Amino acid sequence: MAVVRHIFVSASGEVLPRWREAFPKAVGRRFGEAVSPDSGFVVVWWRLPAGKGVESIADVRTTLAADVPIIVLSDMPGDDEAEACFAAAVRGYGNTHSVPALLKQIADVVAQGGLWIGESLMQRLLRGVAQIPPPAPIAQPAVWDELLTEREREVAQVVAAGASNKEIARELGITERTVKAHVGAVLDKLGVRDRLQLALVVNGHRRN
Amino acid sequence: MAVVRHIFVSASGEVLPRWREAFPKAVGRRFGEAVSPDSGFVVVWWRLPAGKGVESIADVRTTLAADVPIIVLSDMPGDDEAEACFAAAVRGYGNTHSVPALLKQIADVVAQGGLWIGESLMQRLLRGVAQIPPPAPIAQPAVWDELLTEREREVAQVVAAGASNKEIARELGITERTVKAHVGAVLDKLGVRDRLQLALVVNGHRRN
DNA sequence: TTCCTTCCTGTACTTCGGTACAGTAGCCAG
DNA sequence: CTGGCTACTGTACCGAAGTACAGGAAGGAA
Repeated sequence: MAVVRHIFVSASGEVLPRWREAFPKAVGRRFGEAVSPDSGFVVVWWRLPAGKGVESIADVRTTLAADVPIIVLSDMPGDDEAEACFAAAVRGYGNTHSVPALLKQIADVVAQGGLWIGESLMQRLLRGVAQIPPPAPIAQPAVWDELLTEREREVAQVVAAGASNKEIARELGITERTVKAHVGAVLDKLGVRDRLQLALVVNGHRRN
Repeated sequence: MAVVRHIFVSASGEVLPRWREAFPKAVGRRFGEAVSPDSGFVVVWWRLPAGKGVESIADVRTTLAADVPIIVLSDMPGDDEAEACFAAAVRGYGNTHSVPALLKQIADVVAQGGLWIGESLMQRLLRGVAQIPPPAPIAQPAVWDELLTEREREVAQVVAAGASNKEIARELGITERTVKAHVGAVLDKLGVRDRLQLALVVNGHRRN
């Protein structure tokens, strides 16, 4: 696999800590700044603020060589927006605050010619109508499991089985406060917003 | 990256030389033979003869764990067929006689959660040209939906996919208040206490 | 016509979940 | 020894979820 260079384009031009963690040599650019890579295989990451349209992505698409993939990181992911991004020849669409391991995964998939697209959007495209809500983030077992500490994993699994914080506390012999701390850490690490989506991630990849 | 096991399913059960070259330890299976993997992360490759439908893929999909991706290799690739495959939750679609390097690439992308989908099909989907019927049901027939009205069923499914009340309201074009009403009715009828447990029931992780 | 079911909606309230501020303590690597 | 990580915990707050009171409208069966 050739070395891949990562360019993060955003309003501020900064490289968020998570992005930097995933790609230590990532470069930041502001909207409007030249993004043309001078050499090597490049992946352009486009940060999309909430509520912003995707017209600018289509614009920058025309300024880049066809072999430079664009991955959009959205502050507020949604299927409508994702669909518009893919229509603008984007190769991947994710959450601005995704964990570094997931960012790397997305980059790897896209660098190899694959698409990173939420299941719900795929279903929606196949049906031609919007029937399914915003996607639960896709995380493979090898990822979500490995991202967590033993305790966090334990809590995640009990959550995914349907337990409330109070029930988890009782079951694990800790306070509800600690449960919340672990749940919060798990949500953060996996880049999901609430326990329901956490359960989707955990249960989607477990044998029964 | 964890070790990935490759199972090639075809009429003859053989592993073609190119497949063997890409994945030396690949295993062959005949259609109808048990494909259930006993351990490890598995990718199922399904050889699709020319002219054959994809019904069998949807069938085998229901027998496999959700985390076992299916990649279809077609003797005569085409967008119509590809689309039907993706509607059956296939993760990758390629040519039976692809070169080993490409096979490895596809496997890598899919194993990491990406999609391997042709550019022309993607564009076609985005243009809404698709004419095929809704995807084959993946979830097994459930008891829960028989207890609900059509609208309640719809809301339940959207909840089970991870949506918040606000998102559901937007999606279905009703108020959040109405969403709550339906969710409440669904919880009552199914005898579950909250949306998380509802999701477990709807998604098949718990009987009801 | 009446009754029932379904869908839609408002007001009001409580509880739970999630987040942000903070802390202690133990363990381990540098 | 220091710093980082993990597990545990408190206080405080806000928003989402869930529940209970209520209502109206439409459609269909008796």
